[in-house]
Amino acid sequence: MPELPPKPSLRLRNFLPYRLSVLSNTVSRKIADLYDREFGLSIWQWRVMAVLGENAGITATEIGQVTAMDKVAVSRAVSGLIDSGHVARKASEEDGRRSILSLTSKGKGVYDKIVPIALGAERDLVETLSAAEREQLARLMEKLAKTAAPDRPLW
Amino acid sequence: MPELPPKPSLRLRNFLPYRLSVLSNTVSRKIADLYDREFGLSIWQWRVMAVLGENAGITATEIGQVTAMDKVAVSRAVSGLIDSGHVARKASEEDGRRSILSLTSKGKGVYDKIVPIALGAERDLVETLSAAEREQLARLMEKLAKTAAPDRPLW
DNA sequence: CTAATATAGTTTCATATGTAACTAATATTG
DNA sequence: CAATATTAGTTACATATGAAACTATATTAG
Repeated sequence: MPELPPKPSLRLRNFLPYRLSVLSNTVSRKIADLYDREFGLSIWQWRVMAVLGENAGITATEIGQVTAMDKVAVSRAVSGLIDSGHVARKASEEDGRRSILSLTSKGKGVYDKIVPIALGAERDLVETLSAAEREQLARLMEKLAKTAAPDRPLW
Repeated sequence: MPELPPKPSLRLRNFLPYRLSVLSNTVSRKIADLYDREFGLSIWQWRVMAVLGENAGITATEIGQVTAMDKVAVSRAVSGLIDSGHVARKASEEDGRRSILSLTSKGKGVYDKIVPIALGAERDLVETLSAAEREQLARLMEKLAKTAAPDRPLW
């Protein structure tokens, strides 16, 4: 007796976009709490600082490209960071529209404290994965990223 | 000459929480556009419908448990779905606080149309992965989920 | 050189979201 | 059974976010 073709079913818990979203939100929430509790920084502010910590003297637009944030989000994060004294802005000599951004010494201090914390949180998250599994995970996410955004690279 | 211990560095593009977040947002955005464009549904509304499509006569609280949504999000999604005629609500006999929710025939019609679209979008996303890679991905995400939320299961 | 166009970044406005407070019903305790 | 505590769900408020409009500067075209 031939089997009927199974009716296409969608079990949310097996649906990759759903699982990605829930997992990502859970992880992000935890990390955001960490940044916020310890240093009063939002995720967006932290992303900006992370980029400035490695590339001093960059502009807001460049930060947006590296962090996958749109210009409004960058603008808001930067203005908050300037208010809180973590970031300094100076006008560009060549182009009056741009601002050159960098960490203040307070910002550098926070950056140096937060990096190990962030890396520690990441380590906690992947600690049950072997080295091979971590590479595999990176490879698979890379493939998904290419498929999801074929034109521009996600990171 | 012994090497110095490398200064702990955080390259955003290699930082798992960041990559998860960007990938998930990219995927979610695409799918949300799909639901919205075709049927005027938000992601949250779609999640509620997806659950009701498989479990008729469930309550809002139960929906929240299955969809990883908090009760406010469920309440808002449901009220929108009732306004748009996709979902019906009737009072519970045993417990006056609860409502029993189910898809209307309009809701079922949309559900039947959207399921293949959603599954198609998922297929497009994973089409470059082999069957083994898909299983591996599920396994790795499972592990991450367990680590990120040891107490309550994410899905 | 002037007019039109494009770019960097900010501000505005409308909507989404999260937290806490609230309402109504049920369950528990003394 | 009265008083208290819990639970289901909604509402209100404050904040976050995204899209579009806006400002100021720079670039390009005629």
